[in-house]
Amino acid sequence: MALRLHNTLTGQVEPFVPLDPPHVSFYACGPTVYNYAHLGNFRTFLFEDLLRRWLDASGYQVLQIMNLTDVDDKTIRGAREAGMQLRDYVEQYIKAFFEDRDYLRIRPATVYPRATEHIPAMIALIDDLLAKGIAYRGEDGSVYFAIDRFPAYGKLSRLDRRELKAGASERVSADEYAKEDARDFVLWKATRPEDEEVGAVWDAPFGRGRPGWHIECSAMSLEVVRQRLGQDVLDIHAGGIDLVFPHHEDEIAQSCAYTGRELFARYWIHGEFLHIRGEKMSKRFGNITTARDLREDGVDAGAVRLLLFGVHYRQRLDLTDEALAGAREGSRRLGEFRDRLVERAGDQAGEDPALAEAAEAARARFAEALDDDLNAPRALAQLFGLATEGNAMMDRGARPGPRTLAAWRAMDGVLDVCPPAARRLRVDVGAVAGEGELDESPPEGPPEAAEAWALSWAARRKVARQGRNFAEADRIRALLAAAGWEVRDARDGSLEVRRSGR
RNA sequence: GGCGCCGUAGCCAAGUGGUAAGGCAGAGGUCUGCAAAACCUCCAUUCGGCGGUUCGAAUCCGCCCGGCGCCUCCA
Repeated sequence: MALRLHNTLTGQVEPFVPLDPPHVSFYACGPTVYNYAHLGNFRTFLFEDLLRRWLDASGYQVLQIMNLTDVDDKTIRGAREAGMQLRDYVEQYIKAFFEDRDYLRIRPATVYPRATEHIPAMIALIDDLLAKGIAYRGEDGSVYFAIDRFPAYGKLSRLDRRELKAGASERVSADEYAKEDARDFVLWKATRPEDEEVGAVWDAPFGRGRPGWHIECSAMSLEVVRQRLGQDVLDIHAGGIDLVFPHHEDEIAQSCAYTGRELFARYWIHGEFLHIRGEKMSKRFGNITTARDLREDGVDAGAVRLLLFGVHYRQRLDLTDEALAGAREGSRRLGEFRDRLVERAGDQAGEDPALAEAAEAARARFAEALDDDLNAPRALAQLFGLATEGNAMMDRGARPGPRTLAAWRAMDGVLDVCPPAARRLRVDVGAVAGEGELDESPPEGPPEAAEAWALSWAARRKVARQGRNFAEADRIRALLAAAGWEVRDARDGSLEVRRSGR
């Protein structure tokens, strides 16, 4: 059993073998911090999180690099419009990105290099390409990469020649008069007044300017893997499917021309897009949902993860309210099962062997699914399968123990699709309600006060039920529900109030 | 104009030659004062349509219909 991944470079699912096990270098194209990232962006970051967690779980030592594009056309335009310096402008979105990442429980990358902090590496790379004659200075003072001096160009995207859309060709050639060939791409952009305005300028031997987008990733990734692993080839390079061309194609051209290696990254992994109601989610279409939108709607990240992992990463996913509602319910059920396992778990001696075996069997199938090109939907089915099976066993009195819990955690530790544990309070069979006045709405202040309040009402409800005063019992259940506490009567006469963690 | 992807139950979705995983919703049942939670049972003889290849196809081939993406910034 070993990990197999789909490699865009070969178009095939192939065994994953890192260059220098157990080390794995894993570069993921990060956000351009000119705005809040939307759920489509996060679909990619979540699939990368899955890959990262599964590599970790498989015993690899992962150096995960995620860059922050903090200088490019969009960030400069945004800063200008906001009347801010580039540095200050991007800072707010970097902060927001990390908040969203934490909300979605995306494991932090090892390093987050910022483009503006690696300008010298970019300059050195461009200098080298100029010296090799692969790059040239255009009439406008910018530096371009000459595609026809790099024969392997187009290998990743399998575009032998770019067929320009009829009608678009005129515009393109008019815009790009400075280049020798319309397909050449920019490495270094000569300074314009608006760049000076926001502080997006650097001096280089080949002129004052700023880096092109593609060079940023090449320079940063190479610099980090060199420093940390002493290598100049990446094991994995991941990103959204849209980056295959031209971004990744251009990265390969620059990097390989620079290092002299045949490969820049050995495995290119690309995630499909998120659509919303049938269309691609894009800021341009105005149909975006951000992570913070969901958070404000009270959607737990577990449900979001469940929703996104319910579709294979190389398959398009259409987001609908109905799909989200389904994911929330599924996440709740898994969380319920997880809570039940944890609460009932005893020691090794008391553990039901059949339950433990079921859990371990599920875990084995889970691993098989993820090893098969990260088939998360199939992996997810194991969680649900175990929930059904395990609940049935526990209904019959089986007790979980360390083996069951370990298997469960191994699975949910990778997918992380459950809501947080519910806060639950138990009112025992013998408990008697306190007398006196009790407000019908929960008290302000510390959680302990709210809990004491809920417990008091729960105790009164218990007394009411024992006295077969069901109208009163139902009234109390309703007022607890209004305050976010759910009442559950157990068979033994005890009762439980729980505050949903969702 | 060129390249490519997808179409599986009400909804989401796995499955790429051996006879349809899983989830959500729904129906019935067990439990409950009633609920909730949980469990049990049911819920696609069929995989957009039509042909073809094959002992056998959701899976391969052809045509058609429908949806979407890329070729320009894009996760």
